[in-house]
Amino acid sequence: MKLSRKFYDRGAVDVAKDLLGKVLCRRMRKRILKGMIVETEAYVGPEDKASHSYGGKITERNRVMFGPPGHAYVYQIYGMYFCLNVVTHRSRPEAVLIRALHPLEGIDVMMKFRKTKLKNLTNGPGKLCQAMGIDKSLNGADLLGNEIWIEDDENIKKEFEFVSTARIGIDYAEEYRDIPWRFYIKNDPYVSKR
DNA sequence: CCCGTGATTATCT
DNA sequence: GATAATCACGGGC
Repeated sequence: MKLSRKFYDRGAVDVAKDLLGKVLCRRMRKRILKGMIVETEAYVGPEDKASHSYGGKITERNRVMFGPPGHAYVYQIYGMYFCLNVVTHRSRPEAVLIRALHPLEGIDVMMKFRKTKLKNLTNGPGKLCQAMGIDKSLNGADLLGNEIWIEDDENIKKEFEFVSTARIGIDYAEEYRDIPWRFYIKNDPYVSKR
């Protein structure tokens, strides 16, 4: 079942934890690509120095973060990679970065987009975007639409343990650098780092 | 496995 | 003009 608008309309930390074990889905022509979300990071409101919304200033890049919940915020980084985020909270500029997926369906298609070994297919934010054909054309896409969405799959067991750590790649964020707003499923082989 | 380094360009200052 | 929520690759262990 597709996640509701209400699911996304909460604080980013809660949404980041609850997205673990949910299934990211992407339509590619007649095929549907699916991967279980195994790693996320929360970017929390205008006060978080690691967030693109820090200071509350709207720019062309970050404006989707200031919009309604349940939409995709996709941005380009290091000149050549994309990162997928989920916009949360209706009244605050927050988002959750999807950092890793456990591939489930359409793996043959993903392997065509990313010529690499299975274990390296979706174990990083840029990698999973490449595998699922996610680029800036999906920036602002409604996650309740038919191009990209997230499901709660009843068949997936929810007994996993999760771990929280500091976020990756934000050494510049001063007092926000070490806050444990990264979450991942313990022992899943597709988590980007241990 | 764990480093260190270079790639490459939109965005922000 | 500098930076960046990253990755691939090469060398050493």
